[in-house]
Amino acid sequence: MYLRGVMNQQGQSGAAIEETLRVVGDRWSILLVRAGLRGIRRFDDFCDDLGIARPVLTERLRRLVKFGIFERVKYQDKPVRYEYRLTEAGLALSPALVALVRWSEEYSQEATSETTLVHAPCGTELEQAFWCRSCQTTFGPHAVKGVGVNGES
Amino acid sequence: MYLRGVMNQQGQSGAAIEETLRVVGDRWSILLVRAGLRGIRRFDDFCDDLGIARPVLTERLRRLVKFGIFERVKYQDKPVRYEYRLTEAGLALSPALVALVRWSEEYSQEATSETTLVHAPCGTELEQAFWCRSCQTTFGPHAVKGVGVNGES
DNA sequence: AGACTGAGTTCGAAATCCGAACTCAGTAGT
DNA sequence: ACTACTGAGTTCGGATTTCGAACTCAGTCT
Repeated sequence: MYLRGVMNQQGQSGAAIEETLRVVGDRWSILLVRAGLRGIRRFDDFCDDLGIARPVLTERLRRLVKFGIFERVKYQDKPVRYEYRLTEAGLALSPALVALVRWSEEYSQEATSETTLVHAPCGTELEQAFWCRSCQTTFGPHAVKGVGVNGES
Repeated sequence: MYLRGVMNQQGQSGAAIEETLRVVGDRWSILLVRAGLRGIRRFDDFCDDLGIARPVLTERLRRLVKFGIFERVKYQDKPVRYEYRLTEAGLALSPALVALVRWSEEYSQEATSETTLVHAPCGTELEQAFWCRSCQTTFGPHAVKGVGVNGES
């Protein structure tokens, strides 16, 4: 039992994550963030890269802009053109993205992927951990096993 | 530039995460995992807790079972009844879930949530970090800023 | 003039989502 | 024996989303 939390629904912290999932909880949003991290910024490039339908991309980007994950920036005047850049908040989604990539690598049925995430300075595969700054310790995801907030075995 | 990775599309690691998002990338799946972590196991309880429509819940659980995130376990014979339990793989999604909760707490517009995630032994708010086992160091999400795999500023 | 670029919009068909009501096996109460 | 209840679904029709393909519109290039 290492974690206390991931609280219950109504009112508590549930509200926040539910709203969040209403924003990024679809097949494309996270992928758009990933594309953003890879440097993609233009409408057509998102389109080609992800194979997302144009009307859907339009709607999705609008929503992500509205929620402060991307920003729409004019990058040219003559024919007015806009591109989409990740904001601070958007970049801050990367831990979630990384967690998902890691999970995919480990548990996803298909696609034996080479190691894609490493600690650049030394080249070793990175791990994700929880960190307690007062104890100065890390504790792995596996310790999460016992979660179960409300009196649960 | 701390991360090398989150590779590009087709073929590489992209395939895996795309498949993953096709499974858990919807408004409900992550919420179902969260409910699972909180100890919820029965159909009706998922239903009440999340307010998800029954037919959707049926379909979603079936899919999550198919992809090894939940397992369907008979817990009673007389009237045959099944419940849904998180598998190892399902539990392994918690880092992603935690990352999303953290993000919600920090960036989501609504709901000022109290601290919900703490390191149980000491009670301090936990942080999520990347960990390099050979360097024996943690490096924060913020360092991820520089990602951008393919020649990007 | 004609072709091209980039960021969208418009279209109708197909797939998903929803809530409310129903099913079906067995149990509990009177 | 009749009724009510439980739990895990299924069935229904209507509303919302998604899709690909084709179109728009401003400006540029040749």
